[in-house]
Amino acid sequence: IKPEELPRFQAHLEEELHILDHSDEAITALEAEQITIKNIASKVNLSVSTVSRALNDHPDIHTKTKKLVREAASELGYNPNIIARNLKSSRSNQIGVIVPEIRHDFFANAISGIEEVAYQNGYTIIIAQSNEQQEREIINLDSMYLHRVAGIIVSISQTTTSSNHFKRLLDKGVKMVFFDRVCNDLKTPRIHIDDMESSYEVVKYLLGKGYRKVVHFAGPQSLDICKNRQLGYEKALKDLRTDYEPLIFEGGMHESDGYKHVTDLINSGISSCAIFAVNDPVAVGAIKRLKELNIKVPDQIGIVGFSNNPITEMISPSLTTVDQHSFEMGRQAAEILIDEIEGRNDFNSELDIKLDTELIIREST
Amino acid sequence: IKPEELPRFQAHLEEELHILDHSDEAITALEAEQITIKNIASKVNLSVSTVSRALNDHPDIHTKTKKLVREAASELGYNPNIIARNLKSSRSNQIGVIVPEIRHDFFANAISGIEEVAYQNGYTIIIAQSNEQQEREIINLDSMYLHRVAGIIVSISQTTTSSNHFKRLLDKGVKMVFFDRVCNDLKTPRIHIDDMESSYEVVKYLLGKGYRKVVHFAGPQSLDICKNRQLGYEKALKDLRTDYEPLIFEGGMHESDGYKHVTDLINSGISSCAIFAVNDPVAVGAIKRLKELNIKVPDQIGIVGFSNNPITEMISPSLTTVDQHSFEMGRQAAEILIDEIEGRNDFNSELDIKLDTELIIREST
DNA sequence: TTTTTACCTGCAAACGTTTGCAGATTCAAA
DNA sequence: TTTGAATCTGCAAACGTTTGCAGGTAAAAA
Repeated sequence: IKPEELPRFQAHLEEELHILDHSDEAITALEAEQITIKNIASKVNLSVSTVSRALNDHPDIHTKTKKLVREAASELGYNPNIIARNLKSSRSNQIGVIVPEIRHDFFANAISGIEEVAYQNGYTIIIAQSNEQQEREIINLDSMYLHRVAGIIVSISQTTTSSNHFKRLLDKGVKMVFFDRVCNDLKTPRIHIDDMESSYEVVKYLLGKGYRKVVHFAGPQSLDICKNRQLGYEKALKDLRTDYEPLIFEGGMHESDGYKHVTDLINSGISSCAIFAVNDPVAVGAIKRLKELNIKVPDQIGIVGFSNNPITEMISPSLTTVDQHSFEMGRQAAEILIDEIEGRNDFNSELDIKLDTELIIREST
Repeated sequence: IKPEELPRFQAHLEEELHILDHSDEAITALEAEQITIKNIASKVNLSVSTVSRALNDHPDIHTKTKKLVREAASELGYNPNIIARNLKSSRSNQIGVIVPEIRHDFFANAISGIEEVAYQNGYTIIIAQSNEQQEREIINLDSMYLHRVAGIIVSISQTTTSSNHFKRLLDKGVKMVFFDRVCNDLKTPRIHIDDMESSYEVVKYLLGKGYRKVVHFAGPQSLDICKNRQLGYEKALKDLRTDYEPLIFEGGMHESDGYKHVTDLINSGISSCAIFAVNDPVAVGAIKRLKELNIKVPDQIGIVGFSNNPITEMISPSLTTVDQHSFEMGRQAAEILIDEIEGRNDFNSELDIKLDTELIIREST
């Protein structure tokens, strides 16, 4: 049905539903009570076990029998009780996902990728957010364990200082994969970008572009990704430009931080340089302040962000940034986990995938 | 967390998490094999049922016995098998959420709100996206039904033309709440904004601001929200400005649509007006094109978006838009559903909540 | 003819809980 | 002493599946 046909369709919808109402009536009564394999068995005069095997396509069952059973099942409107099945097989087809905040564009995209792969493989995802708090991360983690998820994909919170809660579950045999914000002291597969390498490239690009001074707006050093971005920045400067000391403004990861850093930067007397911000919001905040101060971007001061948020190509000037392939990262994390769950091929818990990043050059440099 | 506010299940969870907390290493070896209530029973020389009741705080059990059992449980590192519990009680504590796309800022925020409330009430959310396809929506819906979720929160896809799949589950007694993109022909609680009223206000504001002509960049009419925004636009013009015919450009909901519409608009000879776009991306696309054409915003042409995406306050000129309180909408949807699930107070399936919107005035008008 | 093979089916025991029912104990009141 | 209530505990049956085992048939091989 095409969208333009919709109004007509909706006009008659009520009628249709009424008709359906009637035809459903007989079944509805039955379906109020859960239809089980037992009902099918008695309907076709077979034992429960035969019906179960027929439905599960067991080789021992005659094709004709299978067909008979399946027809009866669909006639009765049978739905297998997944909970019962899971209880019996003591495993579920749910994958737990724990992220700091769903609403971050990066995580929303990663989740999207995870869901995609999970869906294709017959898994369902259950999601929780830590809101950047270790305590909540622990509770979510344990709750997922209690729900007997098949595996867990996690990106750790900013305030997480210990890995005991992960270790505890790993010891119990829970499959786990980390992405983006990984946990280094655990033997478990991880997928992330090479932050150091990426920011090295950024600085290299900026120097190549002709900026003589490059300053860094860093994030909280408690986060590995921030620390590594800073290290990459420092290494690049050391390698490529020995005559300049690194200049670092450390702060949070929000717009307001970038805004504030620019004020400090200008007050310190620097009026021409390139800024490498730890992430996009910080860069956007910086641009805002630069505009207010009537400083020309990219001529006077160039700026680079990190993450390739949708904002970056919509602001003016559009922002040079680093794409992290968030969707793809989610996809691969899910694939790795599912491989692990299903004990597939050459799975290896030491797996440490570094996804390539992509420098996206726009107007701000 | 205040355990006393939580339903019974959550209370269990807390307890068991506590157990998890202080009992790791000694138990690890044992826990490779699942520890059951049976193990506890034999350890303390009580029957399985007594142990179960003790753990569930049944009034028939002596306080001393309870204490004994709990200590044994924690010593053994017992975790209740939620799957078994769910099978027995034939209900789960999972809430299903189906949205068109997780990565849309609006949905990501709404999900965040849902998760918040779910978490506080001891529920877990499981998420699926329809990718705007009815077929996938149906599959997800059925899958959630099979997983025996306690209830489902859904925002329907753009291509959904029938409501049979929802009706089918409702008839089976599945609790359901719609948000934002609701389904009108079903008797089920819904929460959304009053699109008509909101766009009426937008147009009224634009006329009051002095714009003599207001054009509308409309979305696909198959979506109620788009249709209603258009209706509000038309009604406002009719009520407030009889001398002008409405001028509508119909298209999709992406940046490219706004971009294209502006080209058409200018080609049609109009050089001064206000644009009311069906959503923010369309408005952003429009601004982009207007900038290219060197048309001054807001002096020559004013523009208003819809949704208050984060982009809107970061672009330049920042965009006047309508905030939909997405997080709050998610919160309330979850609250309604949980009320329904737990058969609380004055729940009413005819519930139709219209959340207030907020016109956020920025530089573009 | 007997044996082997392939194919087909059912019984009943799990999986880890919860819970109705009944039996047992204690203590106070009659 | 008996009665009744209050308190405590266990048996066993669910919940809806899956699956090892044993037993059955028919056709093919010996």
